[in-house]
Amino acid sequence: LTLAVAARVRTGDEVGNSVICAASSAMCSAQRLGLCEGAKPGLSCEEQWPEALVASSILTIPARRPICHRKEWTDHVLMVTSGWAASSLTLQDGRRQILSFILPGDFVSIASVFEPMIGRSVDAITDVTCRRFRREDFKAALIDRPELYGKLFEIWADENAQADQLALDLGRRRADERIARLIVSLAEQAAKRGMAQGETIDFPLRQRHIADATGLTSVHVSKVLGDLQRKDMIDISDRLLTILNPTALRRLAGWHE
Amino acid sequence: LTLAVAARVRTGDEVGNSVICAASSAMCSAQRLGLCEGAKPGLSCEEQWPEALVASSILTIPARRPICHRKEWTDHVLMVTSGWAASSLTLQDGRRQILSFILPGDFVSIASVFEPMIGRSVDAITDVTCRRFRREDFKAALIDRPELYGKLFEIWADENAQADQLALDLGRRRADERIARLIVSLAEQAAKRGMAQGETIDFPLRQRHIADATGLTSVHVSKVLGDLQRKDMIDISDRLLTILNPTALRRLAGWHE
DNA sequence: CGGGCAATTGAAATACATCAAGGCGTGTGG
DNA sequence: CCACACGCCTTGATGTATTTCAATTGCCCG
Repeated sequence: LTLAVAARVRTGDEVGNSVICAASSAMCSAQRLGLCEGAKPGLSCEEQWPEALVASSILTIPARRPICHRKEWTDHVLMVTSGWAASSLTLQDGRRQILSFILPGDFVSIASVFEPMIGRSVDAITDVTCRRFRREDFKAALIDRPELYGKLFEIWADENAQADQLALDLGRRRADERIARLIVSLAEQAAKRGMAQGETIDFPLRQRHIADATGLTSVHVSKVLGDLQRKDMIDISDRLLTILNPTALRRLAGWHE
Repeated sequence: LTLAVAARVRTGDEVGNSVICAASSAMCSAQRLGLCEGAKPGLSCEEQWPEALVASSILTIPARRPICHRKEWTDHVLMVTSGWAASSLTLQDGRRQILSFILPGDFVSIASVFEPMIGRSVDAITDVTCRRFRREDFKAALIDRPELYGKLFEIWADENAQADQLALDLGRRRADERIARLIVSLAEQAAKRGMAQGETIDFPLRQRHIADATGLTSVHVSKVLGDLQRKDMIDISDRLLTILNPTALRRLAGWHE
């Protein structure tokens, strides 16, 4: 065991000078598992991983390319270190549902720590870089440090809770509510990773992504988004999202936190 | 360790003379974990659990009553031994989304093995009986028999796969497709538990349950169900569901298995 | 017998999809 | 550098799936 883990994953390094590994109630997976840069010893990231994981390789995927396919088997566990990706399922006729967006510090699939098949397709939205761990190394590391099982479990439980909310959204909320929720949720995720500047975040999503995530068509997304902008709740321009009226947006989203 | 585990959970005992613990590729949770009746030694149910679990208590919940609430904390793990239940989330204004139906042999929440809060509300549809294990006992049993971790994991992974499919259904399929899928899926689950008699199963769901599971209104469910019956694809009467044309129904459901 | 839940049916309203056209930015090849 | 194609966004007109509303029936249970 060494401290060579430092500089492993630098969450939010797209934005620069972000708070890394600040003690937060709900951080990204990398932070939770102590996989991120040990820039501030004494906080949650001082944990040490075995040499085997340090030796893991780096992967680069250009925008709009698949990272992995639904039925693909792999011996590796991927963690995104920069860029955005989308995890989705698709029907034969092309109808697609995005199940989650993957931001820096997230596992491409938490399930792949245990299972060789992830069951979803994952596509790069922007250019993406990943760190690739061999699953066996990862598992061995877990056996060495069983307290991490609990943390991995927490991450997974959170993902499940989000999946439940997604079903509730898709089954029972109107288009404007769904879109408001997606925006609020993405803004929060970005903020947790230090990727936010006030109420503004980098926003690489096309309206097609929003449509596929909310179960709508991109035409309808355009109309709803136009409404929200005309009501001065949000602004999207130059691939930048700003929440102008957080209170109203959260009310529409039914956000209670 | 003793064999006192026998007669613990008898899946499908509503239907009588069912195949119990037959070797099947995808069984209920009870069977997978060796928690069901050891009627056929040599098959998958000869596994033995610690005395502590045998001493677990029985719970009875009448139809239409809550089994547990979303934010409730509990020290117990529940497994349904008879009756049907529904696991759901509800908005303030009453809109409700059922996330899954729980049949005999299912855990009320697999997450409750590790976490005190399950995050969903669960309600009895029919009269329900549960076996109640203390979580600490359950965990202790897992530590004794670590191979069960893998099985528990499998069960959980299956649940996640179903959650993903639910999102795809709610976001991207039409009403008739959703309803067809629900019916096919319930019929398969019932068959796996030996609760089917040919293409007929006990079917205690009200149209309101189908509506809440598919993200529709019960009025619309009535119309679609009427169509399916007029087309001789299914028949529902006397709380009994019969699939008259499995091929057509599966085609509509986009079932590929 | 009465009351309430469940199911059915039809008419009207609405939320969202589909279709179609035009503009705007971006990369690309001549 | 320009012409051009292409993807992305917008907007309006039209179509449709699903909801809402309302009235009626049957049924179970007290």
